[in-house]
Amino acid sequence: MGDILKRKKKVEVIPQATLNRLPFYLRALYALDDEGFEYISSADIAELSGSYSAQVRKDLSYIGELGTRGVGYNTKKLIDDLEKFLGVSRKRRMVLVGAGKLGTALLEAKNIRERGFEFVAAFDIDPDKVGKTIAGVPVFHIEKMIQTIGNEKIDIGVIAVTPEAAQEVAELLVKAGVKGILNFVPMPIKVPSSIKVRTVCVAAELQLLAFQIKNLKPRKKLKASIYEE
Amino acid sequence: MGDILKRKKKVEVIPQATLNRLPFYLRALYALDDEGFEYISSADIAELSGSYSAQVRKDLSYIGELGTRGVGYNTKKLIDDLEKFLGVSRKRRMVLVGAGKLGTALLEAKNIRERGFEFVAAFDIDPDKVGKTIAGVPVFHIEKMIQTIGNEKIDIGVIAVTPEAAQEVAELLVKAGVKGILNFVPMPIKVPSSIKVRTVCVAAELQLLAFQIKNLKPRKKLKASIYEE
DNA sequence: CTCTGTGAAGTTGTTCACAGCC
DNA sequence: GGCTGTGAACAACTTCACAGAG
Repeated sequence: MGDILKRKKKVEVIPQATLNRLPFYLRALYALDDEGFEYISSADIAELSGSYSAQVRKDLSYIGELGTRGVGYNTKKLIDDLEKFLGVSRKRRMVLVGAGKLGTALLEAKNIRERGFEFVAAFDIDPDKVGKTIAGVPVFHIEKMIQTIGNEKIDIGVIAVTPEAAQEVAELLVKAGVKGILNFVPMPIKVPSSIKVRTVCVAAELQLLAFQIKNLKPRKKLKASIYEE
Repeated sequence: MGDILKRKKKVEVIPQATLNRLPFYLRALYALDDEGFEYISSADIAELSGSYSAQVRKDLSYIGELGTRGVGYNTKKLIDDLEKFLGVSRKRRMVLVGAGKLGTALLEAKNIRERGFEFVAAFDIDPDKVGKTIAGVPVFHIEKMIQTIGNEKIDIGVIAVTPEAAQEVAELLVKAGVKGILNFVPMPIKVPSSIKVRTVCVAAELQLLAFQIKNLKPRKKLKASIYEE
């Protein structure tokens, strides 16, 4: 990057579509590593991530030359490379807002914690919840968010409240200094463009499924779609 | 469609990217309708769905000429058109497998029910859960799935179990006759290509957020990204 | 011969700018 | 004047086919 000698290496930007697939490759790699494979091929990764080999190779090549021709990819090295690239090799500190059923499910989700994402506090307005701990995470009143967080660095805020409260909560999280927001509320929230937001919407997924089901043509052979979405 | 006289209308296929946005437009429309707007513009829909006007118009134009030039879209009519198009105007019957925290959150989610998606049964292996009802939905042992469902038509199966059990559960759901699967397990499941699958993966979303945060360039002005993903 | 890496071709999706209708 | 609808230009992404390295 800062090389004085200009390398041939192109300063290509990585396609968003590629980025979206990388977490799934990483998960496939964890599984392959668990099964004891030292070297794996792009076809192996494809198999376990719902992609296909040429796509996997192309995607990985955006990050660098990570494999060995004629051999494949070293599983542990590739995991390491991908983790570094995605920025998940260090722990990420998160807060949850909205300790309802969904929020609780998130606090307890083992697989989130295993991936290096840690909830350090939860916030709610329900007096029955405030003061308790859920899955070892203390629940505070939402009014105390700023003072509770104080100078602690929080990377990500997770919003699991009612749609009416979502925008207000988002602004509070921005004030508290989070850099990214994971939004489970089916409403777009407005935040400064420096704050990254991703939205998960179950109802939208169901509607898309409904559409795909409605359009099943029982007679015609459907083109097999390998990758969803 | 079945017209003897050939119309000029093109038999265009609707882009997947467009389909993915339609549920968000629909949600925006519900909100605008609630606020009493009889007519709305593409910019209004864009505002509430995190898109922008030209995109909204292009997307809607794939479905048909739904608006009126110089005026906008009739809110109720557009809701109706979109619901019909997506196939969500009739109720969809669903079953849940895995009545853990996440499963329970789904069973209780008001907003899923309001959108016409109804859980008719849940399945688990935990004897403490079997026989109970959660949010009015009876929980059965998973071994009883086929006989419980019997001849009832189920549209969608929702998988919220451990990764190890996911594939087995998916095959069971296929046997039970579901047409689509919503998968909350971060593993690709293999089903016949006639069964539609969508996967929701929180850990993957968090990893993508982590990546976006890592790559924040505090100096440079970031291009405002209107639509995530 | 194996399997990665990658330009180039092909496909899909976005954005623009303005024609068309109210 | 307004706002939709849409071809056409542009951009992003996927797929192919094969060069290149072990």
